[in-house]
Amino acid sequence: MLSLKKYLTEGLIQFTILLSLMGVRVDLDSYLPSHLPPLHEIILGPTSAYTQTQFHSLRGTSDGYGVHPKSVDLDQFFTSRRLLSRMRALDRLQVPSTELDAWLVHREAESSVSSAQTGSSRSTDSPQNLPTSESSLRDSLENEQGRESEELGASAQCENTELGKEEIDPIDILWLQDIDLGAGREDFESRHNHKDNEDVWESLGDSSGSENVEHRLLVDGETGENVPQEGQTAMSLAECLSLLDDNFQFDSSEFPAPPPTNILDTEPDQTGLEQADGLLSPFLPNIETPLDLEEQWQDLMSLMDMQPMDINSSSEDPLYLSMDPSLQQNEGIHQTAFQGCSQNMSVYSPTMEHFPVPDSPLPQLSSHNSTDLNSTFGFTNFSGILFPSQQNSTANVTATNVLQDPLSGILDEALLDEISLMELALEEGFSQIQASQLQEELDSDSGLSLDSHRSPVSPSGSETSSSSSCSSSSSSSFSEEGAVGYSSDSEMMEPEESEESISYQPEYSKFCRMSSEDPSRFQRLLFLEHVGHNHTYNMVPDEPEEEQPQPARGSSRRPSVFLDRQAGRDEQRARAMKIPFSNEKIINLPVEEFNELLTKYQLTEAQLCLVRDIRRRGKNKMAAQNCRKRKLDTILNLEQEVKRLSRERSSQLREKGENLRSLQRMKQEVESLYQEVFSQLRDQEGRPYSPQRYALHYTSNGNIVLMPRNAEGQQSRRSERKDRRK
DNA sequence: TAGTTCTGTCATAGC
DNA sequence: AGGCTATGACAGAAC
Repeated sequence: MLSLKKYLTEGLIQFTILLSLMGVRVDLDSYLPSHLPPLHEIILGPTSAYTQTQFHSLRGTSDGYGVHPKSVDLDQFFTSRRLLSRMRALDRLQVPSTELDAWLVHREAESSVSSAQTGSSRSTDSPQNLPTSESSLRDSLENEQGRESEELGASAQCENTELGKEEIDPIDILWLQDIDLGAGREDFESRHNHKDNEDVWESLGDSSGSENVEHRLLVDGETGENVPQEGQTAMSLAECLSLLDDNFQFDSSEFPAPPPTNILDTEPDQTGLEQADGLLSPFLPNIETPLDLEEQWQDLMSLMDMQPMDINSSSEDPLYLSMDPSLQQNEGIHQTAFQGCSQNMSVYSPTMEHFPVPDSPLPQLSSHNSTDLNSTFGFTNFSGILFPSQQNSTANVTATNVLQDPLSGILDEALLDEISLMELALEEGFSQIQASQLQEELDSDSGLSLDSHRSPVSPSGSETSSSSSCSSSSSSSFSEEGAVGYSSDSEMMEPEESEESISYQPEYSKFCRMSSEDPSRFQRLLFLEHVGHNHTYNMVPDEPEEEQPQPARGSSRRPSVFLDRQAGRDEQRARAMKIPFSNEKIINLPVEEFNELLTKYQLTEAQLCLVRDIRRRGKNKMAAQNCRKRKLDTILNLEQEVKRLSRERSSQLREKGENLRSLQRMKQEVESLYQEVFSQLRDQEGRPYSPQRYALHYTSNGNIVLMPRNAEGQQSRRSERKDRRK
């Protein structure tokens, strides 16, 4: 067996990998003698994990969704995600094309599953285009255990269009991040379940950590012919060889590493998916009707909400499709689109230094006298754009230093405002925390305003409704409507009262445990705060409460011990005093009915006192519980309000930054205009005015006058005096 | 064993 | 004025 294994691993497997890179799957088991076990069992043993599974079956395990925060698997998960992101980034850096590749990622799970992989819009990477870091990725890929399959499956949305690829890939990343956060999982699933019937490939893998775990397959970009097809048989090696010769020129040096102890087959009929996932090759005749595949593709395109590109729908040869030069020609378009996309994505990038000056071919020149601000805010020197010819003028260099004086007169107010704003910004740490705030805002803005998610049932409202229902309910119905929050020991009850009490205990239990009993449940409520609070403190549950598993404390204390303890004292007292009715009635009956009840029985003074005490304590107990819950809600509301205000503050800070930029831009424009006007002024002899001696000034009537600087100083002093007199 | 949390109870104010 | 609710404060039990 070992010799056979060695033989296979050094020969057939390597070749199989090559085939798999082309999208050809070979069932090596069919070439083994019938008496031998399946190939994967030969190599990996009967417990190999090469069982195909559906993506959603991995949910909660391999994708980290269900990984416990303290689980050691989490490190692996994040590492895998990081490596996967690198891998995908590397992939995107490749020359894009319109073809579909399938990433075959081995999944080695305890449940003996192997992942399937979906097609994705990737460059038609020949093996030499594989990232050089592939070897570094292999380990992570092997450890991904199919997680990559699911993640990579996200990118399958953007098949066959580069625009879609470049747009959707980040979206997928965000989706995956959302999933990391435990949100939107169903959305993610549904998002990808639309293509359950496509691009599912049996994975190749090597549990021994060897190479070539990552494979790329040429997949029909139009019809997605790598859809698993039922009943499809393995391709013969000879056919594969012929196809290899016909279509590809493989450089064996591009696969220098020895083939891993790899295996490509899965055990048939282990899962339902396997049954539907037969061997498939894009080279094989399409078993499904082209119409079906085209429908699938169109469905996919409609799901992607993209305009189908130039697709040769009549092509049945995926290889032909993948090499369709018409599709290749789209690369330029896609690259252009990608550039536009990338520009759009940097709308508020801190590195954005270009104001929307359209198509300005002028070089960016250093700004004069505002470089500090520019460096602070990353502003563009618009004067350089507006007056590039003057930037390098020596005269202007000297002039600008002087010309700031008149400008300061013009811009004093604005400058002061700006400085004050800058100071404010610095005091508030604006420049430092802006990014984090914006990030937070971006994160939080994805949802709705938490402030608006208050429960429609206010605490006071619930209280009112509760009390009104209490007071208005009849004695026969109080236990159903308003008598929430109290139960009593039923040991001494009369049969009907015992039933009443027993039926009431779950309500009491729910009431008492509604939000404050179990911290973990409460945390979940916090997490789902935006969904809505449960303010129905006194509301009877609509349906009988099932026996919910209580965490440690609740399970140990409730219902028996806790209820005994809670209901014990007054119940015992009532029992001792032979009170002939239940404590629920004592507590929850309206006053009139309660008094009527008292008149029915001849009670002693001590009994009457005890009954009134029980009623008082019982009501107070409920009131205390409501009060505490209300207090808790108040705290939660305040917390949400704080968050909302924080977001609002971030938004205002951002707006302030934008205003600062606008102000700076206008200031620079004014500077440039000033220079232009001043430089064009000539005296009577046709000579330019010296900026050291003259300056432009605005007058009160809106005119601009040229004034000598000494006169300017005198005028400014005069104005100062006037201001003082005022 | 000390600290924390939860719950019941009391006192009191207000409606 | 009595009843009810809300709430701060306290104590006991459980963890």
